[in-house]
Amino acid sequence: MKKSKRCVNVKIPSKTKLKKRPLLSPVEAGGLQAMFKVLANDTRLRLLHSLVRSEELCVSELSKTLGMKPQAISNQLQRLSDLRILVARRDGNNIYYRIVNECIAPLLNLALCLTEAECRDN
Amino acid sequence: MKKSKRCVNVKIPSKTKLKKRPLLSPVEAGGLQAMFKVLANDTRLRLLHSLVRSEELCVSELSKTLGMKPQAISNQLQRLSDLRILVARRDGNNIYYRIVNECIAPLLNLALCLTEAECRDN
DNA sequence: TCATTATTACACGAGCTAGTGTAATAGTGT
DNA sequence: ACACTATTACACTAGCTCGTGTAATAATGA
Repeated sequence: MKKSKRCVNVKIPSKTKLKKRPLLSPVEAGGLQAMFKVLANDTRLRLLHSLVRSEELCVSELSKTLGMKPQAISNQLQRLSDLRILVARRDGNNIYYRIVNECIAPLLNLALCLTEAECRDN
Repeated sequence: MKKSKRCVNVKIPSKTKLKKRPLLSPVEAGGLQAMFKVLANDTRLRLLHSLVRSEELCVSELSKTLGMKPQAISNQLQRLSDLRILVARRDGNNIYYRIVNECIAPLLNLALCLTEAECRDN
């Protein structure tokens, strides 16, 4: 049993809680869905990770970092702002974004651990 | 600070790890994206939760439980099987599905904790 | 005011998603 | 073989997503 090597301290009594819990209502499922939808995109994942690493970055910085057009970056940043994941702050010409939603980092981290632990092969 | 009330034992040193980690490559991000896409859907979330609770269920049972047509359920179950999230087993007329991917339950559980802890309002 | 930079607004379009309806397949019991 | 049930295959479609290109907005400096 060589599982969770680099990802040990994830101490979630996962199945226990989920098992006892009554079936997700469509509404509850909808809430979860919204959360996962945010993370279900290549570009947004990289944006969010950049922001976890650097706390605060502006559109052009992110645009260079990801190698994508500013419009595309702005699109996603705004979507994330609409969902209260990010907040924006203007400083001169630049608009800086940072993460305010505390769900993002833990979920990102856990998912990364799990996928790296060869989630699918064993 | 009344946060993580019912979800205490989630001991992920989230930001620490993500912060040190080099920026996600498009490929890495793609892997994560695939994982989150699975969970980014109302119906699939309820299916998966049903299966976490009951270990093994057939199409018609799930169809009744979710109040959806068998075709719709079968569609999703098959997608989940293609992705190696579920496996199927035939018993007479019925085909029973169960979860084999170990990432699902922890992610579902963490997300549920986080969203219930009023992720967005605090 | 004017030129320049940074960001956003908006319309557009290719591509994917998820359910529907119909038809086919597979197993069961007579 | 036949009727019946459970599930899947397939084609179709409404709706959403995400990047693109063009144009507008906002701040800066001369």
